[in-house]
Amino acid sequence: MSDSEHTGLSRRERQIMDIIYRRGRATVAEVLEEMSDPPSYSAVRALLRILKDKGHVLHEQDGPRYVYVPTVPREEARESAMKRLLRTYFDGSPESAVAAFLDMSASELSDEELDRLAELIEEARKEGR
Amino acid sequence: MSDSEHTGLSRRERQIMDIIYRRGRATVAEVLEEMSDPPSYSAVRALLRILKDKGHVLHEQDGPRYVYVPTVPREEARESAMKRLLRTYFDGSPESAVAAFLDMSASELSDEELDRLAELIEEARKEGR
DNA sequence: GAGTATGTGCTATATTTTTAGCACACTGCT
DNA sequence: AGCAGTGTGCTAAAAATATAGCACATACTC
Repeated sequence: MSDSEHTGLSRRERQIMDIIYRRGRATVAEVLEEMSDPPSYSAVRALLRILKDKGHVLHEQDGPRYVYVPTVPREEARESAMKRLLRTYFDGSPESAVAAFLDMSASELSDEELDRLAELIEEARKEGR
Repeated sequence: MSDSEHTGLSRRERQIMDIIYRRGRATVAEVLEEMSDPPSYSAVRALLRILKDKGHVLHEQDGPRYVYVPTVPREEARESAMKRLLRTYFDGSPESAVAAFLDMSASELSDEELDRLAELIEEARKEGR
């Protein structure tokens, strides 16, 4: 299951993978920079090596340094995360999830965004039959 | 930050908290039951004791046994999880998140559900001004 | 071209996590 | 009353995680 790829990660590994997914790609220094609870440079490097060994990231050479990139594409990882969220907190109901996101961020959404979302709902309606 | 309450958990601790949040509350046996990768009964008990010590759960007495309940209410934990998802995979954009959920589950949504969601969008629109 | 800065590879060690197992308590039977 | 079943508390040990440090390479600067 692709879930085990998530639950199989240790605390630090997870923290680092999150940073890499947030940024898309990252160097050791960048990862370190984004950690609120930073260990040593060495420690981060070691973790990244482990993540590489486990197959979660690979690194590309960028001049003198490595840039780490996830092996599982962002979209795919995101979908797993969405499903996990759905299962854990929304009893598997996508409607509830959408409602909660709308509710949480109603005030931040512009009219244009709301228009686009309404449009998506219309499309879903057509698709559904 | 309440985030550290999540990232601070070890692999097993996280796994168990997820189960508890999914079910709302759980006994040792129930937790064990839902683990795909189950350790011994003792191990689960030990983990639950640690989670109690750390303040993530508390237990109520149900006849002869304990029922573990999260100290942070489901809704609150859920909101943290939503924010984390937003930051990690949607660049903080709620619109993208809603769109992704709609897209992922368009075919599962009934007309009634779509109606309700459309309604929510209308409400957000009013609230926004 | 010597010195500083920034990389990597690797190894050893501390710390945390994860696990199992024993001792004891309480229930429900027969 | 004795026994099986199902709990808990606690402790000790194994396994995995997290961290630091050294040795060496490469770029950059003066």
